[in-house]
Amino acid sequence: MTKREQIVAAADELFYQQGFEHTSFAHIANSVNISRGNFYYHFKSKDDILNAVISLRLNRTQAMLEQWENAGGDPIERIHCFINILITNKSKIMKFGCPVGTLTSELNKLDHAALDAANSVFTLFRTWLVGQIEQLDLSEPSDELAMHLLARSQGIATLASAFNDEAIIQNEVIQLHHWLDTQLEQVNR
Amino acid sequence: MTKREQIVAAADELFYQQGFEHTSFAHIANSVNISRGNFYYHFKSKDDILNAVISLRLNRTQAMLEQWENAGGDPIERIHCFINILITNKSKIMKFGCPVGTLTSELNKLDHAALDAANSVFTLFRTWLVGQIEQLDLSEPSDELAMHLLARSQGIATLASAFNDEAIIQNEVIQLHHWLDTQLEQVNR
DNA sequence: GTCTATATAATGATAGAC
DNA sequence: GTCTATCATTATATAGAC
Repeated sequence: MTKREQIVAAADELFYQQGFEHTSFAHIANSVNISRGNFYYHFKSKDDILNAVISLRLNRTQAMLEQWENAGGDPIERIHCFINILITNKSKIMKFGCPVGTLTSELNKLDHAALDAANSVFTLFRTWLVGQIEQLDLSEPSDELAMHLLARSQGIATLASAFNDEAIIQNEVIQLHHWLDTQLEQVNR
Repeated sequence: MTKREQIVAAADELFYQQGFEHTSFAHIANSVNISRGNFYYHFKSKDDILNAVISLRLNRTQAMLEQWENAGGDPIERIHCFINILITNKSKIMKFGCPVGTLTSELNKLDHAALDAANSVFTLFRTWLVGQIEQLDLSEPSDELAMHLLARSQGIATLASAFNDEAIIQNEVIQLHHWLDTQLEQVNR
């Protein structure tokens, strides 16, 4: 892993845990063991690091979706995989919420130029979900169902973090899996 | 309205629109037309203003819930009122998300001492919802249903803000009203 | 590539005049 | 009560030695 990649990885984690604005070069420097001045050899500004972090998250998400695609299951299983992200990342979500939702929320309030880029991670999930749902031939519009899944996930992450509550994730994930099954039953009879 | 109340009102709005950390005394001063130094006659620190803002939001929320209580409807109508906050505050939610969810998320990342106070607004809604649901005598635990309502609302606000999309609010609010009706039907037959 | 030293601007906060 | 002036700190960012 190059020094640049180490910086991006550290920034990715710190932006998630502490927020973008609150995370200073000093924080990142401390995490990667370089001096503050040395950042500007690798990046031209803090915003430049943010863009690299968003790019990393986009690639990571894309890779995850492709992996699900190549795993050989059907669209239904893949959507269940999406829901289960909440279980997989349970500990961190309870501590820091959803990395996508909290970053877009922060950048939105900062009126930051990178907001669109950050939102594109949401769009990636949205488009992917629409693609999966369309293969199921359900009665309701695929985009509405995709947004429903995204909204439910976001709400669960927000409350799990606010109340530091694991039960809400467990309960709501079960409900969400059940909701998906119900959508299928309504068509298959 | 006293000067102190004007400051709190301006801070309340700015913290919502720009975030707590990003909002400086200069921002608030500009909004209330006083000098930066004069803040410290009314408050001893920025955190002190934050506490006053949270207190204002708590009181405002409490008043809203009591108003619903005194309006003379039944618990079902009151829960529908809760859901409809998303419609009432639609424009602001699309721009800035939910004031409760975004503040608790920010303070959580800042590891701020006022996090518990901010979370108490969530708890106020949660406890109130539990109280309403218990009067309905449903099959599932009241707290889980209350958390479900909170989570759905939060998710809708997050996505409406991220995608700047009014349709998602409209669609999801209809779904949420429908979900509530379904919960009632399951018992009343 | 990495460092130290520094420039520059903004912040929260204080002191004291009026 | 409100102001101006100022302090101390922190932040991003730059310059230049090694």
